Amino acid sequence: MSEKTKSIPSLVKDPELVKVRRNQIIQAAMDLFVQKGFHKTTTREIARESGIGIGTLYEYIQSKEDVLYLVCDHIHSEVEQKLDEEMTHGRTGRETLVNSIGDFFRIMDQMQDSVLLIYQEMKSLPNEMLHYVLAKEELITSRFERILERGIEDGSLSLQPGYVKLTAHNIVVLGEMWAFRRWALSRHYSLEEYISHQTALVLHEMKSGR
Amino acid sequence: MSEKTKSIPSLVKDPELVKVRRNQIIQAAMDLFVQKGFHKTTTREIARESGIGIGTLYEYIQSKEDVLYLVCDHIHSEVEQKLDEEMTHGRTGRETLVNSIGDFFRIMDQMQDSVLLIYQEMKSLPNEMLHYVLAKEELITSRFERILERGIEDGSLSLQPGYVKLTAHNIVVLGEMWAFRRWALSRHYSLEEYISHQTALVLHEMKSGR
Amino acid sequence: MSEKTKSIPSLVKDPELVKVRRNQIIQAAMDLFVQKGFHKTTTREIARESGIGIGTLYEYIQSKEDVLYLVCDHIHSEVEQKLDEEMTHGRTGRETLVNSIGDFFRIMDQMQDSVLLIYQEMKSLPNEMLHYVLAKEELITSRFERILERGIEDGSLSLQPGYVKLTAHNIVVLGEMWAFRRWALSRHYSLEEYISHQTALVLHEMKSGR
Amino acid sequence: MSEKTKSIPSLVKDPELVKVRRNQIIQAAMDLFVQKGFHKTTTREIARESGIGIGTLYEYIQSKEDVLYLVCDHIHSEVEQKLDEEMTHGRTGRETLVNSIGDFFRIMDQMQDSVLLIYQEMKSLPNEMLHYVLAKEELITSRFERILERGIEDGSLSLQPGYVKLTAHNIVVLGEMWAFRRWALSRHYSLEEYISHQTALVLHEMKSGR
DNA sequence: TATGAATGAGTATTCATTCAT
DNA sequence: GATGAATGAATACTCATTCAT
Repeated sequence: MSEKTKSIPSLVKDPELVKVRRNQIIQAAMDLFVQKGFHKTTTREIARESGIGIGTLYEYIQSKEDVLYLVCDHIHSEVEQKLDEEMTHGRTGRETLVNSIGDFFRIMDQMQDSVLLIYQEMKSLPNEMLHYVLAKEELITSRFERILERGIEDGSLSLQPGYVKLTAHNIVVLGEMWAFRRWALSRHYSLEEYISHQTALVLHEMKSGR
Repeated sequence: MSEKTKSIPSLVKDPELVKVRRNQIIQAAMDLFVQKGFHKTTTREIARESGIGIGTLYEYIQSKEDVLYLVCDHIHSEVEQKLDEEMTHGRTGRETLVNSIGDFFRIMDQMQDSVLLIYQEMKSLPNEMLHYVLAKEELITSRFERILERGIEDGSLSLQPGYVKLTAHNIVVLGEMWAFRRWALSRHYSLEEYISHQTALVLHEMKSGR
Repeated sequence: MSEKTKSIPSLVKDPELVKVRRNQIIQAAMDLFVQKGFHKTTTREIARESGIGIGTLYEYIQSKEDVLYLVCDHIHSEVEQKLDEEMTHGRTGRETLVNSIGDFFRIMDQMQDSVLLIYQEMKSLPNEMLHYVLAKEELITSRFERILERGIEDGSLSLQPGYVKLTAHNIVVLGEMWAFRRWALSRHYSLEEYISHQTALVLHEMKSGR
Repeated sequence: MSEKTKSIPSLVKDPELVKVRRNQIIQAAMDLFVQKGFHKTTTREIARESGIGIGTLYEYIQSKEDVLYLVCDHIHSEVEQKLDEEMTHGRTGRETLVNSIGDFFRIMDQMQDSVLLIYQEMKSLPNEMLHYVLAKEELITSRFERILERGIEDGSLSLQPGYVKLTAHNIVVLGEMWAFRRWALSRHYSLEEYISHQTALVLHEMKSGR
């Protein structure tokens, strides 16, 4: 499902074991990064929370930034996996879009901490890793582009082709907005209200068939 | 213009001098935070770039977080000041809204570094300071709320009162989006294209009988 | 050939295998110590370069210092072995001395890296091991003592018995000097020039037969 | 007297203070390096023994290698200073040489720990610093070159010009040999015996018509 | 006998903050 | 008010050694 992922070198050779231990590390680090942020989390804390020694931690990564990358990559994979599981197809592109927006927003609601984490800590990644993470972000946007294009093709959505990309970005950002403006929004709107209103907003400009 | 601002204690008593020195500090710190991020900037660097000694720096602040707060507060003030200067009133609420969206988005374009800075470093603020910063953020949103309300009153905008707040947040987030998704958007759209399309998006749902 | 050698305990019982594996270890470690020095070489590197696992390495030694000792001991053995092979006897003690100095200096030339290694890393040996290594160093010196004594006996060299030891040390140090002052000497003198001049120096004070 | 010295950057601006503190550091580090070697000495030990905090230490140096360089440079300066003070001129070049060899060897005797230190730890210096240290070593050798040349000029020493350099190196190495072979030599010879014998050795090959 | 995953004590270095001048 | 030398707690990362398989 994932396009390309930077592989982080490990001193340990058994790939099964690497997968297991790295999952421990990712879970521990994600919790800590959410609570205290990347810079205020120490490698020792990550090790302790992972249930391994600090030396062992460094058998599976090469630097603290590697952990951040692993976490970001995991979050994107989780988003994509959830989208794969839940993204329900409708008969028309328009129906698919409506369903997908709801699905995506609900995922953003579940994963709000992770979304915030990526927004706030991404810039701490070394340049090469940053590119991989941004590429994954764009991958998610492009899912909506494809849905929009399908709707244009089947006539259920009317949108100038030049604005497909922008509309897709709008959908993604409005979804992420629920995560990073929650402090203001959730006082006034429920998730479902939010979804239905924002869906309407997006559809308004694509009135088709009238 | 600013509602409430946490006052940061200074050992220096002369308020004029405090203002002057703190401006030096804010300019230096803003540059550095944009370049390297809050955590990777040292207080020594801030002092040097401010043209004062490290000891002197601590005559005007109490902690490194104070500097971050000062910077965030300054950014919000700058946004507000620019909005005050440029926000052009139209005859109707609708006209005012259209003008304001353009003005705001252009400000976001000029201040993209600052916008990113706030998004990425805000969480490093101590809790109390964070509240002040979020309050200022809401202050900006509420400007759009007021404009929307005026449009509803004068009949130029048709929007359910319950969705004024959400629409105002949408406007602000779509503006900020130009800053933090610039890596993807500016490859495909010019600022003015972006403004006109997003303005249309927002207006679509508020079609009034004119 | 060697007088006394500290035996390093091994968990592996088969003495043939111990000899084989330790040779692998010595060759790898010698290369690494020459390149990077004892302290900057890791046991993992030694194992990798030896073609064995890190666990296996510790079946054949007990500590990193053991490896250093093994290397130092090997170097001395190599010097002695080469001396045995090449040290050509002349008819008189004097002739033997001249031949031997040339042989020894040529060996020092071949083994300059090893000579430097011993000079620079010897002090990292635990006390007991250091004594063994110094004893081996003295063993080499004593070869020249014996030659000198033979020369005195047969009348071909005139030297006060009390200064035999000092002269032998002089010969050895002048040989080693070619290795550790090479950065300065080789710019001005060839090996053979060096040998003939230093031989002359040593012989001058032992003009015999008058 | 000293030719060129690499200047090590310091965060502290007052040059008098830098000199004072660095002397504390050099004395402490020299003791520790002699006792335990460079690699087994920690920066914290250097700080403690210098009577300053670890943070303060790093106000005066940039890395542990800087301390090693400072120490090596200090040792060479001390050698040169002592030579300046004690090197007694005779009426002829030959007399000056005899005096100088004695002076130099006595200095080597006093400074044996330092001499060993340089021989054993020099290779831990970063490349650029190593060059400076080797240049200083050569500076000492060149003192003897100059004396030898004077003796040749005034006819008190007979030596082919091409071998001046080698003879100078011989003198220096025979002096240093008293330091690094002390374990073997001092059991059999007193310092003054050593001096007079080695002086004789050197002079033998330069018998002039008187 | 061979292996390599696990370990944690140990290391150089940084940096926010203080305080005497 | 201004300065910058002094400080030490904190941190990322290393590496010799062990031990279960």
